[in-house]
Amino acid sequence: MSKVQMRQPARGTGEPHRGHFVYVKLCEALRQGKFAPGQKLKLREIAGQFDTSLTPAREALQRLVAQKILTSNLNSTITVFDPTAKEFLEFTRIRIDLECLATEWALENISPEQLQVISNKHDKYKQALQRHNWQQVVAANEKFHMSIYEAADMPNLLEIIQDIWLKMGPTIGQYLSKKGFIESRELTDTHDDLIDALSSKNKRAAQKAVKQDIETLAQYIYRIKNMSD
Amino acid sequence: MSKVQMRQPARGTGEPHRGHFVYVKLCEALRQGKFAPGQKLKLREIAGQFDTSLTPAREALQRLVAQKILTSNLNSTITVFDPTAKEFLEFTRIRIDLECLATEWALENISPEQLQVISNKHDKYKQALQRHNWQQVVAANEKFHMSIYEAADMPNLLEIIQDIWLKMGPTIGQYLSKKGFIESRELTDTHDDLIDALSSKNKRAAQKAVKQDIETLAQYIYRIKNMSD
DNA sequence: GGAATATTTTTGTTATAACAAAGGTCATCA
DNA sequence: TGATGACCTTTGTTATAACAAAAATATTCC
Repeated sequence: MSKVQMRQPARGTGEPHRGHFVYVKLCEALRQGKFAPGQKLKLREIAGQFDTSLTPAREALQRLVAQKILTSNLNSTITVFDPTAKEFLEFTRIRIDLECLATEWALENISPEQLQVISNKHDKYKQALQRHNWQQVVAANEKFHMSIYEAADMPNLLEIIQDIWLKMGPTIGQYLSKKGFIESRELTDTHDDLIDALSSKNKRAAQKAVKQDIETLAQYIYRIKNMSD
Repeated sequence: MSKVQMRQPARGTGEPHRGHFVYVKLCEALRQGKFAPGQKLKLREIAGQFDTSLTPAREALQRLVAQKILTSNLNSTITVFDPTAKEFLEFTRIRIDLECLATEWALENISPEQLQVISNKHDKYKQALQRHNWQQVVAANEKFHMSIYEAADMPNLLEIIQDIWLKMGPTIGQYLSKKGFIESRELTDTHDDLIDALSSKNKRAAQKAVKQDIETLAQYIYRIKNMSD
């Protein structure tokens, strides 16, 4: 059977092209923890999965490689970024810096409506926590933090932060799925502290909460990561 | 005349593939200020310039788009990133944060040999300044700063910083080429302050110097940028 | 002459074929 | 059994053709 691929419009009006579509879908999958760190991604598999040719599939992969979300190895294989323990610490340090910066700006600009939105996100996070569904917890946690950083009104900073979250996503997801941590109440408390600090515009306290939130999770993962080495 | 392209090896042993080569060359050109902000880049032109087909040329461009060094517009044209005045300020703020972080780590780890290297880079910078060659000044300035950030031993942070430098490169180059600024002695002084602070391991002073170095240049450009709006 | 329309050219996108390197399979021989 | 080598398969890379949208140019009509 000679399966000939139906040609897609070369450039839909305004619509993103096919390579971008594959890219977005891969990002989603990455965020949902559907890929493990170090996992190999094959060109023809992805092309088949999205019913497209090699060209858009390759574009999407190369784009993720450029963002260092995927890693291009010497033998031309492409794998999901799998940071060493040292790299994990480095990104943790960078995250603290950038997310404290975003928090500082958010705190200065934030409106009561935005604060309410943030509080709602935290409620959703707590609900997911009670359901013991780590995948929902991760998603809700991301939405909570991003809603704060969005309030900073620094779109380029937001992108850099989201980039790093995507890079670390698979690693964090991998370790969070090993139950145990989500029982901890530490993160809920730091979220509460953060909301309080934002509403009282206490910059020092807000940054302290952000730092603690990042470090609590990171230290947990770093411990396991070192053990498995 | 039917010019048939000689096929390149699909995957040289260890050597980077063709798309990567084009990418590196474009980065170089970008760093050397050979592209103006907003300039349009055409696929077939680049492919011809590097004597290759559309595929590797497109890969290189998409890669730069993924890094936001180039901008993909709605009508599918690709242009050199041209930040608004507001974005320029945002990146300036991010740079201060990240480069202060790198400086902090460099200060803690730095060896006397590295300090000597940094000092040499500053000499080269001053020499270029005396020659009134802004292109050399820009290159030497970049090398000076990067030699500090390299001492931080945070390769991923270094990459993020270099990314932002590449993004701002064309804009900075554009305004620096409008003579006048390189006569200023301010930047030379902050470099001296920075070296002193590093050698005496004075963290506060080092970060102050970094901040001033970034802001001095940024405010100059921001002023002109706003004027031309 | 100038605005509206038709035609041509340019340009980005995608499917596909050909290719080279790497990896795996299986037979052969010690 | 275990290593060696020949073969086949898989996989990433690149050149190219076909195509659609956009831009540029020419043409027509008032």
